[in-house]
Amino acid sequence: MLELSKIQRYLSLFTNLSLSDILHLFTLVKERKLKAGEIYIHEGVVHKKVAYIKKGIVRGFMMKSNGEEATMVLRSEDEFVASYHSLLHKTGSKATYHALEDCVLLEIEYDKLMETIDKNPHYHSGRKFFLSNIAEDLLNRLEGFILLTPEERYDVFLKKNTTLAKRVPDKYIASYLGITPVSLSRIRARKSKRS
Amino acid sequence: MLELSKIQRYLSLFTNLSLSDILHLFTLVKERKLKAGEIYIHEGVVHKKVAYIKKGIVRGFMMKSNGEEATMVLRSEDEFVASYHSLLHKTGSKATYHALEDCVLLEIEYDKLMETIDKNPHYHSGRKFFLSNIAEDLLNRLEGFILLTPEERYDVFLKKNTTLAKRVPDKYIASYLGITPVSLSRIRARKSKRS
DNA sequence: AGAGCAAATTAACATTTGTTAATCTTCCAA
DNA sequence: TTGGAAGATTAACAAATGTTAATTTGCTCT
Repeated sequence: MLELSKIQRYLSLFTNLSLSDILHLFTLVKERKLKAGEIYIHEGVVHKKVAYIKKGIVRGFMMKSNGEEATMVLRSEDEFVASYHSLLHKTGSKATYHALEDCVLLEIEYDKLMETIDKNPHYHSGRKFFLSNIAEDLLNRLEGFILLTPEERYDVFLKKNTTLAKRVPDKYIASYLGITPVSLSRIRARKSKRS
Repeated sequence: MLELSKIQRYLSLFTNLSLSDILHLFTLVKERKLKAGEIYIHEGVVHKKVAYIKKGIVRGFMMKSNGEEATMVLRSEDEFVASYHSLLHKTGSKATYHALEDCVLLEIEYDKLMETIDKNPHYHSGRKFFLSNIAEDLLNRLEGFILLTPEERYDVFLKKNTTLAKRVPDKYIASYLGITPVSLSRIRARKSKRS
């Protein structure tokens, strides 16, 4: 029922996991399906789970003071989603996460996962896995804002997310890049005029 | 010689540390002094250490494609500094860290610290401390870029860093906020005209 | 096929930012 | 005390962004 192939690729990052180790982890995992548009994590709710995306796209967004949405997170197949706020300061999520397409997720309780990791030396190297992943993602994003122009940020996004770019509405990509949909449209116009 | 007061406040975050636990950690710590302007971490170097700032200001910056510097990190008294890149992907630091003022740091090898934590159950709750701190900082910064205008970002910076703002040259603050020094100067002019 | 809706593009204008360069401050050192 | 140098401000112009609104495109659902 669960496909091991791609997930095992991730688990291999935990180095030296035996098949029984992996299977034990799987007993903690629950599958969850979302319909397109359905909300996955509500704002304000503490959601201490990590989910592997088997299928679909999940988007996390926050509210700006002017009432507009700002896309915080975009995740798709074979990536992990989690509420950054819940995992870090254990407060309610400041963002709302919802499915942009029909989704199939494999969820695991973060605390249970950490307990399991602590008990089994084989897992130890994977302890920092999720936190590191989050921090790396955030660092890359931040570097983009400090080092690059909006247009360059868009270029980088396209290169890193060829698939996503075609499946996610531009308006979401715009706020992910920190600009308005109108501005993104003009950037695209400029780029196509140049080529 | 080492002042325990402020540092203990941090260590208390590791919950339930006995004095002997704390003292053991202190045997791993080495003091390091930097003169104003001196480079602390060179670009490209793997620097897997965490430093507590007893005195002074440390600034981390990266190079933009146009050759200009972009301030990545600003840290001062009673905060921790570390090379984000070194700690996360164990590659050389993409940033250069240098002292903006004469500094006194308390350094500890990150790997040794983690070993110690692993061996002693008392420390376990502090295992995520640094990674969480880094991730939280990055998350806050990123939210600023996605949710706020440059001017709002400056306001937030002033409120959170009253001391730093007076000690750090504006040009460094500007690039920390993702704008040019000229633009920051105009923002300040607008603000004072309004009040 | 066609109506209807959301998304994307385009237009027009105000605002802001970037860029370059000149001017003014400040502060340290000779 | 007085240069000198670095930082900050101001000016002037080009370019990009935000904002609002109209138009067009594309897609879904009946």
